[in-house]
Amino acid sequence: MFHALATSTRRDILRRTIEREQSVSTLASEYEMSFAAVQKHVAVLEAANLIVKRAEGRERLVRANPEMIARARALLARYEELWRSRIARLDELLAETPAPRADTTDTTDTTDVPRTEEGD
Amino acid sequence: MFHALATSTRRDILRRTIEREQSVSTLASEYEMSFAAVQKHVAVLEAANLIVKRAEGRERLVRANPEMIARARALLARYEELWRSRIARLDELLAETPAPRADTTDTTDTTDVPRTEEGD
DNA sequence: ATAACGTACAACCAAATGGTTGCACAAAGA
DNA sequence: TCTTTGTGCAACCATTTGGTTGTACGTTAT
Repeated sequence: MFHALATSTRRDILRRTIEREQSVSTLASEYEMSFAAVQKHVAVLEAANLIVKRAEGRERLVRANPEMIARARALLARYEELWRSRIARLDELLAETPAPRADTTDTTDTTDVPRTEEGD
Repeated sequence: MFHALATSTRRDILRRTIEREQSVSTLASEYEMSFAAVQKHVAVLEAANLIVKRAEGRERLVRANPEMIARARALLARYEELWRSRIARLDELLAETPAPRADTTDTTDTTDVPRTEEGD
């Protein structure tokens, strides 16, 4: 899934199909590469469930699948959560510790922690 | 950056280095592959700024960079926001429309997407 | 001083990736 | 009917990727 998101062309296709459902050839006309190349990108996105296709006559209409985007985002949010809990653990340890010698403990990595505080 | 996240080994390295800062060889001992392979994975993550390395004697201590994880997550969140605004636009249109003929439009919600020519 | 360890990097290899062209086929239009 | 259009797929090619081994070099330990 991250693999499917790893190409700017595919992220752009995803963006366009979020904006509005459109056919494969319409998408292909937006890029320099051949139709087949775009068709393969669409296939990769489809395999990753990031888009869904719908048949309409001879056209295949493509639209983004917001569920999968949310899933990728949730996964990254979980990494952030891991980081926060690690910080919380360190904070606990520091709180429990009666600060034995404060002159040597100022080199810990908690100093440059950006404390991502963007409430979700 | 998504490319760096596209391999499970690298996501696992990221997870471990979120948990606790550790050396490259310590990381390498966790996987079946050779040290050099892990070292290259670490280099990819470093190039993507998802981790940072710190020299300590002959060791290189690796830790995750939460800023970059947050950035990836924010990018995906923005995709979701695009989707939500698209839905909001549709809702607006439907609200304005005096429901001309409800007998043919009840098939699906996204099937008859109005061609909103907007500039985002 | 010598050995062992941790790291980086180069060279190499197989497989995957991103692109191409060409072909087959169904749907729409002449 | 015959042609055009939209799509999918196969074959092919160059580059990248993920792995290997080997080598070099600084750091630690004996």
